[in-house]
Amino acid sequence: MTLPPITQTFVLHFGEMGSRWGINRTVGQIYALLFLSPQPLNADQIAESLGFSRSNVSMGLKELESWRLVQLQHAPGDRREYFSTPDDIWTIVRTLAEERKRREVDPTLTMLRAVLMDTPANNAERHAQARMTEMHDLIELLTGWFDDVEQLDNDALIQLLNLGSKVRKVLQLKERIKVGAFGKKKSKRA
Amino acid sequence: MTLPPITQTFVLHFGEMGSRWGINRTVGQIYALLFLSPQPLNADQIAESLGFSRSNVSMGLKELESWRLVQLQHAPGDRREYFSTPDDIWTIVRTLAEERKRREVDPTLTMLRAVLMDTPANNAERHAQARMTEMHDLIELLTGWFDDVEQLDNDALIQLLNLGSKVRKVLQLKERIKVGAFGKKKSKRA
DNA sequence: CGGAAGATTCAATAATTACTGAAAATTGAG
DNA sequence: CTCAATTTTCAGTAATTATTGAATCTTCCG
Repeated sequence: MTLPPITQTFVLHFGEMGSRWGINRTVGQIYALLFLSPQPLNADQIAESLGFSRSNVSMGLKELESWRLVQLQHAPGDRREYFSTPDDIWTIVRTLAEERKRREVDPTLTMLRAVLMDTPANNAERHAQARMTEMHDLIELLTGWFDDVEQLDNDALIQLLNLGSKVRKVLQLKERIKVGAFGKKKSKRA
Repeated sequence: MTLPPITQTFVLHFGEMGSRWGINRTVGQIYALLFLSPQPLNADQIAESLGFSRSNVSMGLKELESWRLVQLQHAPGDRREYFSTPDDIWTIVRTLAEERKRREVDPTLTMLRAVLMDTPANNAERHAQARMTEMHDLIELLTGWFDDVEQLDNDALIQLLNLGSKVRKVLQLKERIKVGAFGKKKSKRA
């Protein structure tokens, strides 16, 4: 593993982080390496750089493909497959969020809906269902928000995020607008 | 494990989900059980309900305490410790988000900042650092937004999330305000 | 205090997950 | 079509992580 120390630190960090998620160390390191690489890499280069077996890299790449997190390219006159990450980092974040939603949130919503169909047999079940309803509604609210925000293009999204602390003001403003009466002209930089 | 079927489905689901995160099955199941329970439970009750050993439950509860996700109570005249989850589900979500930030995001930011201090030795390192800067800035933007939104009380937060699809409109509005000139009265329900 | 109820720790082991090398499958150039 | 380059699969093994029961520690009642 003869990576520049900077790269190595980053790669090892994401290996560790990977373990904390469901994603394993190998996959984390491969993605970190691809993320930093100036050009696409083939499986042998990855195996060589990270000191993993060729087959391990193959499986890791397969996993990353199932997450839609890598792009596949071919160099002319070279049969090997070259992998890279999207240039636009926001694309990565969006894909990650979409996939996690699909894999974790959607099944949970399905389970909750199914279980909420049952008629409760006693007070304990009634309480359990009430709790699950709270969770269901919360998840729907969050994913609804996510689906909407997901539609924004990068610039609008960044603008929205930068709004941050000013959100309260905007909300108050929205209230005022709903009521249909604008306050004074003094907008205090919204 | 003689739980009502509804509860059992829910508990098993969160056991599975737990495994997909770093959190293990036991911890997921314990939390799911506590979340649904109408009253606080002690370690023996949990062990009995889920069919885990007493010591496993003890470790699971310790883990949950380290995440600040459980509340500890005592029943009068009973030396045993009783555990429950917050009544307000938003408290749970907030705590979860705070802890994940503390455990995953903050160390990543620290790593990135450290590595970005180094002077790049060549073009590959320069490129790697540029990539890391992008990541750093993105994380800062997201966590900054989070820290701000975190300040809102539940009602304001829910209001904000419900805004969802209307966010674009609010942004346009903000633009108009910044410019300092309101358009026509026609507000189209913001 | 003494001791029993309760909680925690920890070394042993069970279960799961990661990783590998060899073999098989696929691909594409000639 | 053939064959060599490349990728994938998979059964075996290594490594990690989860779980347990026994031992230890803590608490507090009498």
